[in-house]
Amino acid sequence: MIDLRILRNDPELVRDAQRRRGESPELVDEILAKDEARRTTIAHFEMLRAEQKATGKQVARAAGEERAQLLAHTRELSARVKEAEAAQTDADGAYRQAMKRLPNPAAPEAPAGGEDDYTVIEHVGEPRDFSAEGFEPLDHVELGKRLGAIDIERGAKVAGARFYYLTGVGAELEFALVNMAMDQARSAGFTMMIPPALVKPPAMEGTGFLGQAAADVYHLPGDDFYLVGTSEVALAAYHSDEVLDGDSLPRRYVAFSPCYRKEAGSYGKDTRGIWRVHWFDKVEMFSYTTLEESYAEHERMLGWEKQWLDKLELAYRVIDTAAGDLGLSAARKFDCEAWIPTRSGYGELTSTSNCTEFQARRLNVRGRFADGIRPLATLNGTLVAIPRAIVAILETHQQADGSVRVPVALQPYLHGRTTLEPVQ
RNA sequence: GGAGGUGUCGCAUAGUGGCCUAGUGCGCCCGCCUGCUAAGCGGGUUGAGGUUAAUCCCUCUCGCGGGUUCAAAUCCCGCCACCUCCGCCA
Repeated sequence: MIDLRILRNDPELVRDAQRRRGESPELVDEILAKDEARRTTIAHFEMLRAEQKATGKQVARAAGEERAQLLAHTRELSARVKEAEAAQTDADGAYRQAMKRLPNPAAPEAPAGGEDDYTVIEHVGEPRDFSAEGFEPLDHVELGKRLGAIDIERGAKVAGARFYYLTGVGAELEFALVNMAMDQARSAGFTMMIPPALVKPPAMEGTGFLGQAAADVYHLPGDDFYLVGTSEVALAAYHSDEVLDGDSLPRRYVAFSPCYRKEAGSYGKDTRGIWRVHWFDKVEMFSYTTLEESYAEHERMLGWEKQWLDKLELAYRVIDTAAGDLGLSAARKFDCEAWIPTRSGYGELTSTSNCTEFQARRLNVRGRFADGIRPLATLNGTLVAIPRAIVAILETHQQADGSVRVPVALQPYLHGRTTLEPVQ
């Protein structure tokens, strides 16, 4: 949700923002009309209600004939107040519903256009040249099988397509990566969290996942719970309906949680292996700060993600996501894409979004400052999404004999192991 | 899952249909007084919205949502959270 005043004062700015996302500018005018209608009904209700209250006080003091007359009047007023209140509730609901559909305007720096209109900000590291080394790289499915790390067949048997087991050294890798990520975040000042992965509708709605993204979300209709697609949901809702002391900002949390995604509309895409799956575990960073500080915080988030990828000794590039690919909540998003040898291309490993005040307004997260109370800004960033990290590590650091070299920084988390060896 | 209890301003509490424009104490903020501090004295102190150039003013807000009534913190119904106990369970 954006600031209504921006819409009222400069609607063309928001219409233009819609165009840059490739979305309809007409929504802006729909919202303005509904806001106008809403305010009219409010004024009408409040006028009647004030009269009702004033008359009620006279009733209490009056007696006899005067009292009877007042009662007759106020009885009739009472019905009109009820009507006016219902009209106000309806108009307000209609306005809110329209407002909820409006995405966060993209930052001016974000490139206009859709998924393919990103700009590349930088490249870090050189993709490994396997032909120069004289061998054909295996993909993570084959490597995972040989190492006894990934069992996709049994994942499909038990849970269906896009499920897997991490076994043996694969499971060890997950714990190693999680611990290493947590250590990094904690030393950067983040508070560790284990949040719920099942949330009620307002948390999902507030983070912006019930709009177009709803098709990608698992819902438990019996209890009206949602399975989170990212711990961002539980972390953003953590301070909902709260007023935080401005001096306590930024508040930085790092969470470990499972993530569930239906991956609707991705049939036939990335079907092999564990690159795109219905469930995975993730370590996610989250910050609450001020709007003014959010831009610098976004850069810091990106910095921590790059630091992480550097420690995994991966080659990657950073892209500035185009407006149309931002999702409802983000004003700007940077993705870090690692080179994946058997994809012969870059694939998204981490992603960081600045949601400015958008989520905070929906979830009612505010800060108290010297000059008053204002909505905060929220930011999120991946540290490690386990399956994709495993894919990148196995494929990038594989050796001709089918073993995998362990990046130096990760070795202490794997009991000093320098390589992962095939099981047979 | 079952039974009972509780839910009022930052905290603690008062408030059993109109006197509530929600009182009082503590805390906090501003001022006075004062060698300093404390005490004392005076004032202020929920949030959201409408209106406005801004103030004034008005409406909503006593866990949430309905209802009864001319009128609800107060009466009725439903829900939620917490506490106690029983059952079940990792």
